[in-house]
Amino acid sequence: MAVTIKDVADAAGVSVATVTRALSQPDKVRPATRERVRAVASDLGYHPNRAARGLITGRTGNLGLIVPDLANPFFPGIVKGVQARAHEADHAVFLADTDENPAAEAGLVRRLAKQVDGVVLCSPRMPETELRALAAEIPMVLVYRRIPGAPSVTAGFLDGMRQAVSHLVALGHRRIAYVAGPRTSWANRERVRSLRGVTRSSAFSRSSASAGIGRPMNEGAFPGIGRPTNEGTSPRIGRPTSEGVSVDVGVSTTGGARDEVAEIELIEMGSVMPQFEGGVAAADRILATRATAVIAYNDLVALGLLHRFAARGIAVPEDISVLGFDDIPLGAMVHPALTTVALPKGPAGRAAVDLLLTPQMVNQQLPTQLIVRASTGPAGG
Amino acid sequence: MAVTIKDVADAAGVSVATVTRALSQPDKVRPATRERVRAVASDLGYHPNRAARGLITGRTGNLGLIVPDLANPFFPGIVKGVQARAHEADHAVFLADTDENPAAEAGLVRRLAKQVDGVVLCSPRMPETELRALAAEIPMVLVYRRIPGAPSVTAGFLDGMRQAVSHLVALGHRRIAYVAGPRTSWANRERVRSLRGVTRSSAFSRSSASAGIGRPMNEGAFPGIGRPTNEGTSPRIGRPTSEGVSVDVGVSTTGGARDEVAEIELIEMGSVMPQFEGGVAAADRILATRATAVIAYNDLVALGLLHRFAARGIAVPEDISVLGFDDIPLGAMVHPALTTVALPKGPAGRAAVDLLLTPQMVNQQLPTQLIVRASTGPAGG
DNA sequence: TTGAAAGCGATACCAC
DNA sequence: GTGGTATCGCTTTCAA
Repeated sequence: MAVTIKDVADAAGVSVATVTRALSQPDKVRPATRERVRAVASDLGYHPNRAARGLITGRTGNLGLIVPDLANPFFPGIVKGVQARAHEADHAVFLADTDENPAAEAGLVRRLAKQVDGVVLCSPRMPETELRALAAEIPMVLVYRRIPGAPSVTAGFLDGMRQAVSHLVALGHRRIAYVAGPRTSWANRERVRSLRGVTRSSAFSRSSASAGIGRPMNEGAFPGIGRPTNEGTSPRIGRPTSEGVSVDVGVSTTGGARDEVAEIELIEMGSVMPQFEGGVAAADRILATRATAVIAYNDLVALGLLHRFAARGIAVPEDISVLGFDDIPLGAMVHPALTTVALPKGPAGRAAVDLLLTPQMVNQQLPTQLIVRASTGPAGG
Repeated sequence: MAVTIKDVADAAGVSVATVTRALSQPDKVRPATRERVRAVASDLGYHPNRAARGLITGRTGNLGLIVPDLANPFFPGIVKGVQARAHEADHAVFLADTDENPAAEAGLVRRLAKQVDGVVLCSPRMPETELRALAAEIPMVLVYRRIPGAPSVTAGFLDGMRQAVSHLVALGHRRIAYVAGPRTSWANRERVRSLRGVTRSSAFSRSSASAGIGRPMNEGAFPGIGRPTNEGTSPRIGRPTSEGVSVDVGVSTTGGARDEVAEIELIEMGSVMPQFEGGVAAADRILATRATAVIAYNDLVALGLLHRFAARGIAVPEDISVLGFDDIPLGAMVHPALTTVALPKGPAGRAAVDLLLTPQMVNQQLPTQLIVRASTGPAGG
């Protein structure tokens, strides 16, 4: 059997109370006894049972972390950040991978609830009402999602999108396609909103193309995609205003020409799964739009595009530029290397833990940074 | 405060003992009371506190999982397998990423010890003596490592290596380079041993080249690498025996010609870090050996090779064939797609959990499978 | 400065 | 069948 506090007490010839104090309130014990107890403790290899401690203190020293899919290279970065910060604060981490199944998440959180001091939740798809109910039951920090009533850590999507579009515009691109992620995903909604905001495009100037994984023939598979929603500007019928389709390249942090104003045509492709296969599936349709550049929902989708383009003999960036989101390690390993908007992963994880350890109702927004690599180049080769 | 068993007991008008029984030994309670208690429990949203339960039962319902680096795409697969099986068995999983720091592992295990029923340990580098000490303290299953005294789950490296070499030989390759992983890694030692066994090459017939990340000029950086060890056959000075350097292609499961016997020259490169950068660093030295095919310690290293070859204008597989180990998802996404020896990841994780839940001192060996993709082709273009 | 004892939430044993 | 209670390992009053 494992060594308990009583074993230490007996061996040191003191009471259990003294052992506790010697270990956690050193100044409330005579130096001599303290050292003796500590010696005996480390001698016996005593480690307090945190579960038993938690029972009485109410704090477990554990955190929960829920992610949708560890196989998506975006998440290990977050997990590592959470772990690193948690260990610094002497906390252990329960990890649960929900396999992209939002329905399982609430159950997992509740199962963990009694064993943790709080939960870091990466849940792009759980319905907001459910999320709110959960946040009321247990201390919780959201990562890459924001809802009223819960602290969260996100990134400056709007700024990131601005950097991305400015970069492409500076390279001469005017027809830009966007491959959307899951409609229900918060991150996708934010990206679409940012993109529309940045391009200031009206409903009229925006083309749309529908699509769906596994059923490319069904035009109605994703109703609502490509149609204006109440999130963006209201639709305008008629000619686009000059304001509606212009973007000031000078906003860019990439050093593009200042004060140039360009007309941009944003082509919104349908939703795909946020995975490699999603990109592969969307590639051919993008070519059909004759866009000169494409922004993908995330790097995995972008890699799928690159893969299919390579298979079809389409040169990147000569024939078409490709830009992703996330900055997963993989993006730097492929040829051509992927230009991407880097989202903080480790820092986001660390920040989330901090918010859990020092509860405060804030929505922390981390910076994004465009990383220019070989997959984007001048329009028209 | 959270709802406890006493709350349920009071609300149902029974004792806490009855509540426990109604929930965990249904047949020892009168159906009427059982249903009433259960109704009240779910009404109040009661979930037993597993920490308190563990205190008395001695079983926590939790598992520990320790991996060296989640950012290596090999490990998420294992983690997912462990999680899936653990959740099926109603267990939660503590995850710890040691950041490739073997020294931290023992501490992490001990910190978790009291809160888990056992630990799944992926530790290719921890010294065996330390590992053994740990295994004596807490139920533990090793993944992709084998030591006496602890149950483990590994894969048929020898068979995998045989498939790999047979494949290359069938394609006409006779000069094959191997890029080693960390010298202290169990998996690397096994791969080297398998490779030597398969090629049955003597010390004389084996060339060697030394190397090290960041100090390619230092010939002595990795003493021991490329030299025969007591793991392989003892060195022979003089002409290689025919037995020493031949391999029967017919052994292959890839359908190579039967009964052909070929002479193989194995060129052992030095150790590199088991990462993309390791492969990038080794690429140029491999070209200098004029090997027509190269087997990399793992897929990440292989991807580094591909990357550097592409940058130098070396065509794969026309100029050189590249073969990896692991089958990480990434390998299928690049151009050319990577031929690799697939190691089971999810199944290994599941098997490890099974071994923990049903303790048995076995060393389970899972099958490997060569996956042929575009990065290997006929020798000489 | 130290020890005795209550109590955290749940289970298991022993009466009834 | 059901209830009372000792117990798991630890922390925290409360006395001494």
